[in-house]
Amino acid sequence: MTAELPVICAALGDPTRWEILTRLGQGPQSASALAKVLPVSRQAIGKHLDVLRDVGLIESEHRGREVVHLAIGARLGALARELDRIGRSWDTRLLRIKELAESPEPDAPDATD
Amino acid sequence: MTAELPVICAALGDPTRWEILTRLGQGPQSASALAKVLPVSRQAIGKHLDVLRDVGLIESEHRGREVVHLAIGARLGALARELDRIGRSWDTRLLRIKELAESPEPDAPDATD
DNA sequence: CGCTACTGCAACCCGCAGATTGCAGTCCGA
DNA sequence: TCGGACTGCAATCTGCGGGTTGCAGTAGCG
Repeated sequence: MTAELPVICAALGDPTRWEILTRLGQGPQSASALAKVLPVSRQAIGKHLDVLRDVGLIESEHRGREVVHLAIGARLGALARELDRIGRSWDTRLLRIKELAESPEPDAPDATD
Repeated sequence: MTAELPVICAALGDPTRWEILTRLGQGPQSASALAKVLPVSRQAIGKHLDVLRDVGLIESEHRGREVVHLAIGARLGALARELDRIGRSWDTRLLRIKELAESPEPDAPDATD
């Protein structure tokens, strides 16, 4: 599960993708509508939408003769929770290490993550 | 500030970088030490460390004759908070739109972003 | 005090991600 | 029914990110 963390982060790592997400966050739009606003072609946007959909950051539905896409805030929230958890574990680790450094007992150092 | 979101996400988007971060999360290490464990060269790790340091995910300090690097959980937490905030704003937006859709007022259909 | 190990910089290579153009299909609306 | 607009697929190009090798410097350890 945590293995897909780099994947979703990579999806968020592209400026154009962020731009698309931001727009979609303000309301559902079609690829063509986005293409009219953003400085890239419709096809490029289509690919970005594929990536975003793959990691669950957006969903798409047919509406009339076009396909509108909407941003899924919940998925971003899930990612946020995961990252926060990991960040806390790092600090905890450091605290434990400091404690160990001061304690005279050299206990099992290996912690399989 | 939010402009650097894609940057830090991109930094987290690389599997090798995650691997490095995970290791550093378990305790400070030098680039050479990491190179002995990871399947990439020391120089490659050095570049990754540069990227991670640039976005504040790690800090480096001289210790003896080597330079040890440590993961900064707080920075990851800050990112998490930011992402969570954005995610919530998306959902809020959608709720507002739904409300508008149900209101009987046929207002301007064009939503100029 | 000398050796060794760690660091930093530079040049180079390769693969892929991001973007483009072109075309064909389809379906809604007038 | 006709036309226009939106969608999806395919081929192609290019820049850059991730990786390697090599070398030189330096300073802590024994």
